Amino acid sequence: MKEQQSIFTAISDPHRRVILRLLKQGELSVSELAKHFDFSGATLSHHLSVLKSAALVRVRKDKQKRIYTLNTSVVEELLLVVNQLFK
Amino acid sequence: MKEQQSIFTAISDPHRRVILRLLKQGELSVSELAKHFDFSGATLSHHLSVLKSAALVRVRKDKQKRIYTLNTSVVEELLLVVNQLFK
DNA sequence: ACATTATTTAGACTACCATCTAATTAAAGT
DNA sequence: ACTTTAATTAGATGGTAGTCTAAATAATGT
Repeated sequence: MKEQQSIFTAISDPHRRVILRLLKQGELSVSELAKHFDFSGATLSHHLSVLKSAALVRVRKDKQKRIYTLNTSVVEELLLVVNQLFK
Repeated sequence: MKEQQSIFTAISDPHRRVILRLLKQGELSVSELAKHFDFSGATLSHHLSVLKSAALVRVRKDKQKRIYTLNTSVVEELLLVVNQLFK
């Protein structure tokens, strides 16, 4: 898997890890996610695009909103990779 | 654990992950590690200091050499944190 | 003492990253 | 049509990270 680096880059930022934890509890729109952060919507959009590039999250449209969800299969893959890093 | 960020930063670099995988197989001196990489000794020293700051590795002296080893307790901690990120 | 080997530290450079504001796209409601 | 809401994209900026060469530190051997 050649995009391994993109996953490690994605989880290296603390704000993105918070996003992942929030999505772990259920899907959220961008504006719902925004309530949890101080930075601008543009920055949030940037973080989401990094997570999307790593395929850690998926997005779908619902009217004007874009709903983000955890991509559990890639998450499982990450857990495997990290475990194999050491075990 | 307040140094969680330093651990994620440490494993975000691919060269440092190679170092960790090498040390997983047994302790190594800096010059032994150097054989596996193209970059300068100064750069290797920098990577080792990042890993050391995150407490992922430990170092001891043996004559002129410095022997690096995996710090398995912090490694276990990392595995736990990553797992809790998603599960 | 001096030279050699092993490693780190200092300082510089480039590239990338997180962030911002402003502009843009897109869908919905009036 | 126009306005509002939702989100992304463009472009700029400051800071940090990875890398290098050169210099410094430290231990060994001659």
